[in-house]
Amino acid sequence: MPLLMLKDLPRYECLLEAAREFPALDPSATEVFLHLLRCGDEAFRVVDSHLAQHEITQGRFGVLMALWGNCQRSGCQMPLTPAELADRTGVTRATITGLVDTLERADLVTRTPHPEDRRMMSVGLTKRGEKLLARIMPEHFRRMAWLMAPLSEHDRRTFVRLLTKVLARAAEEPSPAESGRSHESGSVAAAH
Amino acid sequence: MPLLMLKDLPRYECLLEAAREFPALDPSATEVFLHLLRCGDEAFRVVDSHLAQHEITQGRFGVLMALWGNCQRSGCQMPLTPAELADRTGVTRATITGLVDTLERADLVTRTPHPEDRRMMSVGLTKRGEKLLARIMPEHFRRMAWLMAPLSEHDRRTFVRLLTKVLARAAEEPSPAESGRSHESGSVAAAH
DNA sequence: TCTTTCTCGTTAGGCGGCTAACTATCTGCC
DNA sequence: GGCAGATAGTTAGCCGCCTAACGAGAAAGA
Repeated sequence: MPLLMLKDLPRYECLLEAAREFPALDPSATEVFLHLLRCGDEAFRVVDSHLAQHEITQGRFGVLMALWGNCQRSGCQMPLTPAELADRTGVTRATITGLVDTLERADLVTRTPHPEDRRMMSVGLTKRGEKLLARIMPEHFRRMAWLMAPLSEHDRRTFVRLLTKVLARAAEEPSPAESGRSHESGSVAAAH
Repeated sequence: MPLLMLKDLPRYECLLEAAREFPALDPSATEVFLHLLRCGDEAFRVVDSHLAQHEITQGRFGVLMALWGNCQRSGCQMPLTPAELADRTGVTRATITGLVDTLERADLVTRTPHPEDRRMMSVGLTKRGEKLLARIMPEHFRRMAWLMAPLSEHDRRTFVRLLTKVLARAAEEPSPAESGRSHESGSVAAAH
């Protein structure tokens, strides 16, 4: 999931210099932003490289985890519909169709018609899917723990607090900073 | 760039409970990890939704920024080769080919043969590309500043320090936690 | 009852990332 | 000089994600 953000994070002096040209540039905010995106990307890579060893992508893993999490809660196998999976994993229903196709082909999930509503399908973990998850998860968690090992418990609480602040801000407005927007147009498409 | 990480971050009690079943699960580490990925994703979305208004993707923006950054430093138009662009933006050369194709079609960059080495190409910003960047960047920076506004300067320094710690850890090993890995196999492909 | 409207899952098509393989060119060694 | 190997950019093909549109089925209002 390469982000294509500037690979080498710019030094703070460069930001200060650029801020002279662009008054809108807040150096410390930009610095946090770039570090955040880059760090998220690296963290992703750490677990994704492991999942890839099992030929599992992030999308497939999300579906398996959603089914497993659901199974755990209710204590028994409780299948989900594709729409529920889409809701829990945060991708579109169209994407779920593709993911479930792949997982079904690999015999990790089953797709059966829903007994009550003939529009719906019912997606459930197979034994094979459960066993794969059980094999993946210990190392999966181990990698998260390994990555965060340099942080003390106090660091972690602070970190979560800061991340939560930013998350709340991001959720604050559907599209932030409508304020002062006066220039649209000028797009790729505009160059006939 | 939806990550397909569990959309609703699990509550801490759930992590504690899951930790009983999986000894490898470090609750506070997992909590930080999930918040980090989710927050990076949201931050990405905040700026990406703006770039999309100009029909610019993250990939295209990275290429434009790399060319602009290079131009700024040397004070004049200094084109780059696709390989240099790939290096600076962190995607493969193959991807650069596609991105430059699109940008060239939109008259935002030019692609000319390199004068010295006939294997190489020379990619430079057009006037139109420069103008588009000049139009995008103020709002781009404004969004970063807006997102980070809830954080004090002290918060920001702490935030960058924590992110840097994790970044350093991620860079520490090409593939972390080789320790205790004994189970490969068991993959999608294995289910013929 | 029957029509409208909504929801479900799927399909089609696009895009941007990847790897692997290819052609063209340059470089270094005999 | 001439050939082996490295390097540059492109191509082909895969995959996961998206949006838009569709047909089947359910739900609600006349």
